[in-house]
Amino acid sequence: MATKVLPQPERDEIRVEAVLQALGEPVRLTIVRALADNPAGVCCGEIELPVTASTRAHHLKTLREAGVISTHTDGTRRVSLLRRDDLEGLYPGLLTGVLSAKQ
Amino acid sequence: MATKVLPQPERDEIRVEAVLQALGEPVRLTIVRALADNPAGVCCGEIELPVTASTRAHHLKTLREAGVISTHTDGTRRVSLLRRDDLEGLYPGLLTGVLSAKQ
DNA sequence: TCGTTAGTTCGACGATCATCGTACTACGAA
DNA sequence: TTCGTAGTACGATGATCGTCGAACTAACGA
Repeated sequence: MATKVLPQPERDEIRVEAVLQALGEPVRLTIVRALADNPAGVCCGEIELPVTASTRAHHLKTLREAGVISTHTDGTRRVSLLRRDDLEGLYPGLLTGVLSAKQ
Repeated sequence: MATKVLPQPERDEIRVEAVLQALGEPVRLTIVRALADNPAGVCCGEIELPVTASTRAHHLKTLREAGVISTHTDGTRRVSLLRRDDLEGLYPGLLTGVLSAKQ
């Protein structure tokens, strides 16, 4: 098995500007919404996005480095999770507010 | 007197991506924090910012067009207000979450 | 071992953005 | 009316960002 967690900021390293900037991009917001609907985690490739694989990888990296998502390997797949607890602990209400927006 | 409200989006025209993008910039976040501390409104020039007047005007326009703030004239001054009710109505918790971030 | 599959990394390119100085407008006071 | 003050509008410029294709890596199965 040997799943491995990709490098990500600790909770106290997360900056609100980076989080907001990460969420303020349509493709990344789509990813976050998909992750919010699947608390068990989602494999990146399963999310339907209007961009190529490399652009998708770029956005996932941006979200991970901002502290919005967490990603671990699972064979050839990479499963991503929304860091709900960390974000809710740091900015209570932010995530639910964003997700409540009717798209 | 004849105060005039500068053009801004209606509540149902506000897009969450624009709001997040507007909030995800350090100077603009400073402005929003200052407005949050002054519910009665703040004259733009009173906020201490590390940028010139023209850059300040640019950021205020961005915030206004995103629907984050409302600005009305008062003589030669322009007083800005945080659109708390609209934002709270659209994205409950978002603003409080952002403002709770220790800067 | 050899493909196949899932995903990343690396430039490159065009678009957007933050910043500035300068010129301009609007209001109030002398 | 003239002057000073508050703020905007207009380019211009350098930096950042989203996007892509191509090359690369890692894991699984035949």
